[in-house]
Amino acid sequence: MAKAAGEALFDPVRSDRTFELVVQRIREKLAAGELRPGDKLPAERELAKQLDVSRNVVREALRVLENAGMLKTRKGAHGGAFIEEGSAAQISAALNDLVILNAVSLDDLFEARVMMLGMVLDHLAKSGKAPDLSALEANVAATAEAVAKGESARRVPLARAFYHEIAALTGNRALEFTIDAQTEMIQTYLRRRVSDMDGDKLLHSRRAFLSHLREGRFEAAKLELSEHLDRVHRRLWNAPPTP
Amino acid sequence: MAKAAGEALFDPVRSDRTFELVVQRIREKLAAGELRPGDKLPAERELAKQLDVSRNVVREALRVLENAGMLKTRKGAHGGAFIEEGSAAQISAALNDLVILNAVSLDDLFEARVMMLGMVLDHLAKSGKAPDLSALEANVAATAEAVAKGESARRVPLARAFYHEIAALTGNRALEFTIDAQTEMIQTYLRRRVSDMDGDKLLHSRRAFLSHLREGRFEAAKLELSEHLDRVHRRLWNAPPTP
DNA sequence: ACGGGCTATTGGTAGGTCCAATAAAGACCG
DNA sequence: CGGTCTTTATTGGACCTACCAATAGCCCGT
Repeated sequence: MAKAAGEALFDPVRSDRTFELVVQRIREKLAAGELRPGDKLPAERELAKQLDVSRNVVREALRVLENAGMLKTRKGAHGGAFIEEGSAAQISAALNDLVILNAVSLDDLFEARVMMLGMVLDHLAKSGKAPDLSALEANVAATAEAVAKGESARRVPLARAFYHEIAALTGNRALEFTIDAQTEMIQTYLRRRVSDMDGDKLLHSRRAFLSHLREGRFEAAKLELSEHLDRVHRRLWNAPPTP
Repeated sequence: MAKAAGEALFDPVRSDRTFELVVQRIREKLAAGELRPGDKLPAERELAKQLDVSRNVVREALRVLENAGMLKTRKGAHGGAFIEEGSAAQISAALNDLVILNAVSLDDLFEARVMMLGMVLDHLAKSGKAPDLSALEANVAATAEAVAKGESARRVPLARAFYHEIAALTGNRALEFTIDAQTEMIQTYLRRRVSDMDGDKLLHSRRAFLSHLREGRFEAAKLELSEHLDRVHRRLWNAPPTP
């Protein structure tokens, strides 16, 4: 079949830059399962020799993959480039850049997150099955302990985990990662303020939410959650972002 | 206040690698609005001189920013590194990597997208306002034309735009970008098959969806959309991914 | 007025040097 | 024998110089 109008008849002989070809090669190995998380890539010098490119090219390729969260490098003997597991950090970094470029506002991000968490609850309501709340229960218990002991620093990761566990109730990893990314992103802008919040008020909200879930009152849970997040949102408004 | 137990008393004097410091500097300029989309960074050699680092370090920093979608570089005279606008490409690349790393499945991604599109319609229903459907109308009209003329290649970007416009109905850019990313991601795996689909069946679904929206039947629209996507999903199943 | 080649600028690649970190092996001492 | 210190090989990080390749704009000749 002939090419559609507007498309070039000839593709460039060499469009990609060398380091992009190297990135592609390594991505292929990953996609094919030849490289698995934890594995170590050959040393930079060795890789350069094998691929017959300069070490510089290899380094730029590794930098790209590292930035994409697929690698981490360690210096020293027995150091090297090691394959990482996937994490939400990649998406949250992308979201962060969109905020930096003024392509999306923090308000939109916040609203989107509330909507998606509500969506998770709707999904649970529709599925009919009683969700496994043990992880959330444990999280709230740990939060209660942190509040009681005044360990405000511990509350930040616990808050992140709380929303993570809500997303995890769907069993959909794509949603997990997306919501995690939003949470991570917003927490970086709230950082210190999270732990400033009144611990008792927080716990009250968490427990009300949980009891709604236990009893299958998904709409009430949704309302409790969105009201809590609204309160947090107002705190964000008072504190201009500090990236 | 004293540091919590387990935290180091002194931070390392220099923890970050040089190119990361350069990345940080440029990000700061972007966040501060000193660099705006379309602007050109100094030449690599010049930037290296100003920052007092080697050109190599500058290149690695530019590579990271380029990979994050914030820059594009052009060769030749009056070439250089130019600030880009934000796009969903950054998020879809992250999603793609998560699929490559087997952290999320295509099925999950597909389901998440259906859920989010449904969420958009729920949101519209709740808002009470009649959405502006002109963009969607135009899109379906263009699709009809492409189908009539047999220009199957044109249908792929039109399909992407269709879902984009649905997301845009919320006016929430974070949702737009997230849903765009999912669409882009899934289209890369479906690529050729999209245009194989029966054009008349596609148009019928699109028009039914639109008429539901026009009349405010959001639940019916949601059902029509999810059924259409289910059909597409089944096509995906028959075609193993080719990344 | 127009087409074609020249040239300065700029990114891309190469391949070398040196430095810093680090884990493992070996030397040393109690 | 056991623990500690030192050495050493390996590896990533930074730097440098040189050269190649693309390209926009200028200049020249027709």
